[in-house]
Amino acid sequence: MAAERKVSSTNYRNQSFLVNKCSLNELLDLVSKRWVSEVLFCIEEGNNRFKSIKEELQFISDTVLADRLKLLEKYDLVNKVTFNVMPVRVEYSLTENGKTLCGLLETLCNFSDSLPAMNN
Amino acid sequence: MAAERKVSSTNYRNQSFLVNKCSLNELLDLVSKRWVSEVLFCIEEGNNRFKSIKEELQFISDTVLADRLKLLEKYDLVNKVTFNVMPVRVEYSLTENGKTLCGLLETLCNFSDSLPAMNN
DNA sequence: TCAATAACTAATTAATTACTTAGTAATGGC
DNA sequence: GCCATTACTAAGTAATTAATTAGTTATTGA
Repeated sequence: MAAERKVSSTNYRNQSFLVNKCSLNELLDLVSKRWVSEVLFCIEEGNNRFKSIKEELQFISDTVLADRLKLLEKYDLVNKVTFNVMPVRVEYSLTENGKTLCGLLETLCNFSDSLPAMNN
Repeated sequence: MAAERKVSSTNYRNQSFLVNKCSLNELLDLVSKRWVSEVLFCIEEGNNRFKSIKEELQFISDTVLADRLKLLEKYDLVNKVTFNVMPVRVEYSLTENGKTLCGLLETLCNFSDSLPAMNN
């Protein structure tokens, strides 16, 4: 299991300060975690199984993918449906919030594409 | 000085993979660094001096603020003008790109405010 | 001459995040 | 009975990011 955050650190205090100041900081913290935006786009494109997302994203590990899906579910951006068959079948899809976020991220993406200083 | 990134790590390889796949990942990496979005908003609101940004953001350290301003300048989001007086006078302002980004971040912020799972 | 000032940089340490390896459940097919 | 399968979890290590401490420049005011 992941180590607990150390709540007495200034690192933690600063992050809390920022999140309290503006929820954008919490959202940015989430979507900028490695692979998160790509997992979202992957599901948007119809990859609704753990395995197909994993194949699509080539280098992502089981551990990280599981963690990111759980986070996205927690924030109500992704829905998870488990079927009681063997081997287990689980399907992921975007919630309404997830779809909205994808749209916003696409706008951001167009902006970053237009920035000469990005990606060179 | 900051330690060099270890280019032989899978950590590095994965980040490169993501940045190559989509420049959004590079932008997210930048704006999600701690304090970056707040520094941007701070300048947008007219705090154009190192010191006034620092006071506004209460817990930010000199080191981090200097680093963030340098990054924002590098990506052409912030302009820096130095006056040759003593003590040194430096003024920061948003570039056109910086203003556009602020607008996009505000939209994202409204979204995160609307998400029940954020901030509680 | 000594402290204060603005806007930093360098080096070190602390904290966090990402990755690796190994292992789980329950069932079908060989 | 043994292996394969899907979708995971747990524990440990590597890598990265953030914070801390100390110091810099050049000048003014006390």
